[in-house]
Amino acid sequence: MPEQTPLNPAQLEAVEHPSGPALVIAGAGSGKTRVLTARVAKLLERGVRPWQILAFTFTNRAAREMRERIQRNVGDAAREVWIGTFHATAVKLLRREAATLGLPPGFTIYDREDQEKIVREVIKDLALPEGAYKTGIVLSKVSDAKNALVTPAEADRVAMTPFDKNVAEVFRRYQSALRRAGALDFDDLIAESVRMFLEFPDAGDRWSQRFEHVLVDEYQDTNHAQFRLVQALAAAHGNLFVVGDDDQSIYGWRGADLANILDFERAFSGAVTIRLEQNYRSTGNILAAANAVISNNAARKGKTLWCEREAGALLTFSLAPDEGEEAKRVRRHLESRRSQGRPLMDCAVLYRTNAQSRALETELRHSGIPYEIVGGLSFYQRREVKDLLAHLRLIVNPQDTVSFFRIWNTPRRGLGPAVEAQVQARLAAGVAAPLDALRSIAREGLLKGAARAGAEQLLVLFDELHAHREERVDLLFARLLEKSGYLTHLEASSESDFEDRRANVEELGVSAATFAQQNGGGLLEYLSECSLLTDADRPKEDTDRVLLLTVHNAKGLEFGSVVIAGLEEGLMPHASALEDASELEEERRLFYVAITRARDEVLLTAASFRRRFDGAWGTQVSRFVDEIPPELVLREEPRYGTGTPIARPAGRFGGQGRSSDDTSHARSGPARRLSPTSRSTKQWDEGRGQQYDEINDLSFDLEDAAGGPSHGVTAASRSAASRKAIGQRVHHEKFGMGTVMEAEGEGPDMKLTVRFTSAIKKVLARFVTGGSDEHQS
DNA sequence: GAGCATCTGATTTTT
DNA sequence: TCAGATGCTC
Repeated sequence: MPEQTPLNPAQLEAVEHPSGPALVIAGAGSGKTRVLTARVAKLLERGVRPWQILAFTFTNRAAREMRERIQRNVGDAAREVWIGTFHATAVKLLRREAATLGLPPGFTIYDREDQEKIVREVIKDLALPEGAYKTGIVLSKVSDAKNALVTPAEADRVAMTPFDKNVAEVFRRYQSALRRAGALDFDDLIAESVRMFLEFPDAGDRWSQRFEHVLVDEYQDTNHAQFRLVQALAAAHGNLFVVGDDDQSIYGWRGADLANILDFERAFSGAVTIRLEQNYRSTGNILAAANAVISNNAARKGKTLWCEREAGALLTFSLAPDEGEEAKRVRRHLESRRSQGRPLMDCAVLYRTNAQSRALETELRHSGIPYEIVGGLSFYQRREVKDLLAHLRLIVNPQDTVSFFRIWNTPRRGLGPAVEAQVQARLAAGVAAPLDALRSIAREGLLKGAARAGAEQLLVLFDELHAHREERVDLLFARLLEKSGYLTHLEASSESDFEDRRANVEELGVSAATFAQQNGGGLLEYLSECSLLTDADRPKEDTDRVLLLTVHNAKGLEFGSVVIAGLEEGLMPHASALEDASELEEERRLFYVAITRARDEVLLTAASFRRRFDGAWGTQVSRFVDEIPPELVLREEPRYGTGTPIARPAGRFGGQGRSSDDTSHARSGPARRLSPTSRSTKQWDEGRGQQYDEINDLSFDLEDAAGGPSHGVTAASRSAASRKAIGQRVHHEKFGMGTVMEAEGEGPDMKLTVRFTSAIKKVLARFVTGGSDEHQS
C-alpha cells in the first residue's frame, strides 16, 4: 500500500491507539505493515525514545523491511528501535544476561543438524530401538515440550506411556548435553528468555521497564513460550500492540497457538480490538475466491475482506497429466507474461513442499527462464559452510563438542573412534573442553602414529586462532582458511562439485567481510547472525527472475501474478493433514495465504499423475480448488500432446453439488475418490497420454462416489491384483487398522504400502488381514 | 583409520 | 532421488 495515500479510519485508529493492549486483526493486504511502521513513527513523535520500543517480526526479512520503512519516516532514530524476530531478540537479551542465567557468554546456537547428532547419540546410549525412536519424531516432541515451556522433569511426570517416558528421558539427557556443550537450540532461546523473567525478577523488571512499548507482527503464529515472553515484557506497562490474522496462521506444526490471538482480549484485560478489512492488494475476483475458500473454516474470528478494485481476470485452473507437463504449463504462463513485457520479478510460483521445485527448475532451466529458489537447502547448511563455521564456533565456545567432533578430523588428521573414546572419557570425567581433553591426552603420550601428529596439528591451529579471536571476523576467517588447509582438503575430498563448494567458501568469506563492514566484525555477533539468518534473508541478485518458493516462505510477500502448483489431494492439503479437522483447516489457511499473495492474476495448477521418491501416483484435484465458486475460475482442459490448451467454462464439470458450508468432507476425508472397479480406472491402464481427456473428466465424474476412509492418494498405476488391493482397509497385528495406499506384486508376497494411524508402513500382504472391501459396495 | 560399496529412510512446512 | 549411515576391506 502506497505510503502517500491517507490512512483509512481503522488504520488510523490503530496507529493512534493511545496506550494499553491492542489487537489489530489485519486481513491479507490490508496494510498492516504500514500500520506497524506508522505506529512506531507515531510513538517516536509522541516522545517515546527509540530504544524504548521493541518490535517482534516473524522473519528477519520483515524486520529489515520494517526498519527501512521506519527509517524513511523518521530517519536515524529507527536504528535504535529494537526490531527483530523472536529468536534474534532473544539472543540479544540472553547475550546480555548470560551471567544471570548461568550461560556461557559465547553460547552456541545449535541448528537442526547439531540437534540430531546429540539426539542420535542419546538414543544410542539409552539403547532404545532406533526404529521406534526416530530422531525426527523425538526432536519434534522435545520441541513441542520446549514451546510449551515443559521441562524434562514435567514431561516425565505427565508421560503416560513407556514411549513418552523414554522420550522424556531422551529430552533430559539431550538438554544436559546441550548445556555441557554451552549450547542452546532455537526453542531454548525463547524458553531461556522466559526463564529469566520467571526466575530473576530483577533482571526481568529491568527489561520490561526498559521497553515501554512492545509490538508484535504475525501474532497468530506465536507459540506459548513466545506468548509468555511477550506477556512478561508487557507486564510493567501493558503497552502491547499486536497485529495478526487468524486466517493466516500456518505454523501450528511449530507450536503456534491460535488461542493466543483468539483469546487476546481475555488475556489482556482492557484490550482494544481493531479490524482492518479493506484489502488494497488483490482484484475483486481473487479476493472473492479467497473469501469463499476460507469461509469453510470453523476456527476463526470471522471477517470478510472487501476491496475497491475491479473484478479483474478470472482465476485459471489447469490440470496437467503429470508434473513435467505442469511445469511446462507454468513456463508457458511465464513466457506469455514476458512477451507482454512484464517483468518476471513480479511473478512467483508457490508450492507446498520444497521437493516440488525440481520439476519446475528443470523446465525453467531448459527454457532459459531465470528463476530463484527461496529457501530449500540453505546456504548455511552446506557442509563446507558448516565446517568452517564450526571452527569459528569452537573459538568462541571451547565446550562445543558437536562442532569439535565435526572438524577435529577434517582435514584428515588420523583422529578416529579410538581417540574419540579417550576424549569422551575425559569429558565425562569433568574436563569441559574437548580441545583441553585432547591436549592432556597428547601431553601424556597416549597417542601414537598419525593421531599423534594430527592432534598436535589441531592444537597448534586452535592456539593460533584463539590468539587472534579478537581480530575482525573476515580477517580471522582468512587466517582460518590459510592455516587449516581446508580448501586443499576440500579439493581432495570432493569430486565434480569442488568448484561449487569453493564458491560457497568464498561467499562465506564475503559474508564475513560484509558483516565486518556493517556491524563491526565481532566474531560472536557474526556467528549469531549466521545461526539466525535463513536463506530467504540473504541478499538477492538484482536480475529479473521468477521466484520459486513454498507457501510458508511466501508469507508477507505479494506479487502481480501468482502460480500455485501441485493443487492435489495429498499435497495441498498435505497427506499428513487429511485425518485431522484442525490440521486440514491449517492447510486451507495455507491455500488462502497463497491466493492472497496475488494482486492481479492467479494460475492454479495440478498434475493427474505425480512421481515421488517412492513411485508414481495417480492424484485427485485438491478439494480447495472446488471451494472456489466456479464462476470465478476458468478451467483449462489441455489436450495432451496437441499443445494448445482449450479453455472452457467451469460450469460443465466440477463445482456443482457441494455447498460451501458442507464441511463434512473435512472430517471424513475426500468425498470423491477413484474406484478401481469403475470405468475410469481402465484409463489408467491404457497409458496416460491418449486417454487424458477421460482422466481429466473422471476426476470430476466421481463426485459422489462412496465415501470411505480418508487418504489423499487412492489409485496407482499397477497390476490388476495390486490395483484391487489399493484402497482396502486392512488390519496388521502390530500397527492396527490401515488403508492400502500402494501395492506391488501378487499373492501373499505382495508388498503393500499402508497408511496406519500412527505411520505409513511397507508390509507384506501375508502379514495383514483384509478389512471390508469397500470397492465391492 | 581410510575409502569404498551398499543400504535405508525421508514428516511438509522453518526460526 | 539423495544424502547420510553403516558395513566391509585394505
